[in-house]
Amino acid sequence: MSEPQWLTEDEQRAWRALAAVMLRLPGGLEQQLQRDAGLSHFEYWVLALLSEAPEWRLRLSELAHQANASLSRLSHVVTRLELREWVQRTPCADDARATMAELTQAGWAVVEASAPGHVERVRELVFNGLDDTDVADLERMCAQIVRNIEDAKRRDR
Amino acid sequence: MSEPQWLTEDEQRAWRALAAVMLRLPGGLEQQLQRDAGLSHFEYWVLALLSEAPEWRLRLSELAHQANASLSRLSHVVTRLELREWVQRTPCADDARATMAELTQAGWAVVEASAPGHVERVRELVFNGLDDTDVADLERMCAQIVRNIEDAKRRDR
DNA sequence: ACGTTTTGGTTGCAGGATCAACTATAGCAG
DNA sequence: CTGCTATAGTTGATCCTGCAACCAAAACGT
Repeated sequence: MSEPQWLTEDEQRAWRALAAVMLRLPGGLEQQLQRDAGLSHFEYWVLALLSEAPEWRLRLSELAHQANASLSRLSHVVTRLELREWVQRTPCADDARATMAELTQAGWAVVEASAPGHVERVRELVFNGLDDTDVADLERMCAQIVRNIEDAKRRDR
Repeated sequence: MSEPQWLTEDEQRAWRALAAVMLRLPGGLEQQLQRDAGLSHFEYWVLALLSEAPEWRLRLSELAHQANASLSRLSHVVTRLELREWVQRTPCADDARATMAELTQAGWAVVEASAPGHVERVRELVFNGLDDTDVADLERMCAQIVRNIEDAKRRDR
C-alpha cells in the first residue's frame, strides 16, 4: 500500500478556489433570478435552451444533456414549468418513447424579460476582471474538466 | 432603455463550459465519496477543514466562511455529524454567543480513511490534462470570480 | 447604566435534487 | 417472430438546502 499522491501547494490553492466558485456561484446567480424573475437558475437555463432550439422544441433526453442534468431532475422541472404554462409536453412523432418539451409564447416572454438582467449578472460575477486570454483559457480548462468528469462517469459504470 | 450588453461568442462558450463544471463537478465528487465513504462532499469538506485547524477546533462562523456555506447550512450539517459522533459542539470560552465544532477521534479516522480516495478523484476530475500554468491561471481566475461574487453580495445588501 | 444594533447560532418549514423502482417502446440476436 | 436488452421517461420517498423567524450575548452610542 503506497502513499497516495497528495496535491501540491499550487494545486491545493487552485482546488480551493475552484471549489469556492462551485459552491458560491450558483447562489449568486440564483439570488438575482429569484428576486427579479421568480426563477431558479436551472429553470432559466432550461427555458433559455428551448428558446434557442429550432421551433422552440427539444426531446427531454437531449434537453437534459444540454442542461447537464439527469433525466429525472429535468422531468420534475418540466412538470413545474408546465404548471406555470411556460412549457408544453408533446409526444414525439419519430419515437413513441420520447417526449418533446416545447416553449410556449408565455415561456418565451419570460426568457425575453429575464435574459438582460441575468446576462448582466453573469458578466458581473464571472467575466469582471478577466481579459480575452483569460476567457479563452477558462473555456479550455472547463471543457477539459467536463471531459474528465464524463470519462470518469463512463469508467464507473 | 438601451440594449443590454450581450455576451460575445467567446464569452458564451466559456460561460457554458463553466456552468457545465458548476453543474456536474459536485455530482462527480459526491458519487465517489458516497460510494467509498458514505459522505457527502460538503460533509467531507467540513471534516477536512476541522482536521487542519489547530486542536481540530473552529468556531462555527469561521468554519462556515472557510466552507463557503451559510451558517444555517453548516449548523444542520454539524448536527448530523454530531449524531454520527465525528464532531462535537463545545461552548466558546471567549464569546458566550459562539460555538466551537471539534473533530473527534472517530471523525479524524474518517478523514484519514477517505482522504486518499477523494484526493485521487479530485486529481482525476480537475487536474487531469492541465499543466502548471493552467493550474496557476485557474486559481487566479477562480479567486477573481469569488471576489466578484463577494462584491455583488455586499452591494446587494 | 441603558436602549439599540449587530453578531453568532438554532430551528421549523417549504421547495428542490437524488435515487430507486417502474412502465413502455425500440432495437437486436437467433 | 420471440425473447432480451437498452433507451426514454415518470413518479414517490427521502434527504438537503435556503429562508425566515427566533433567541441570546456582545458592542456601541449617549
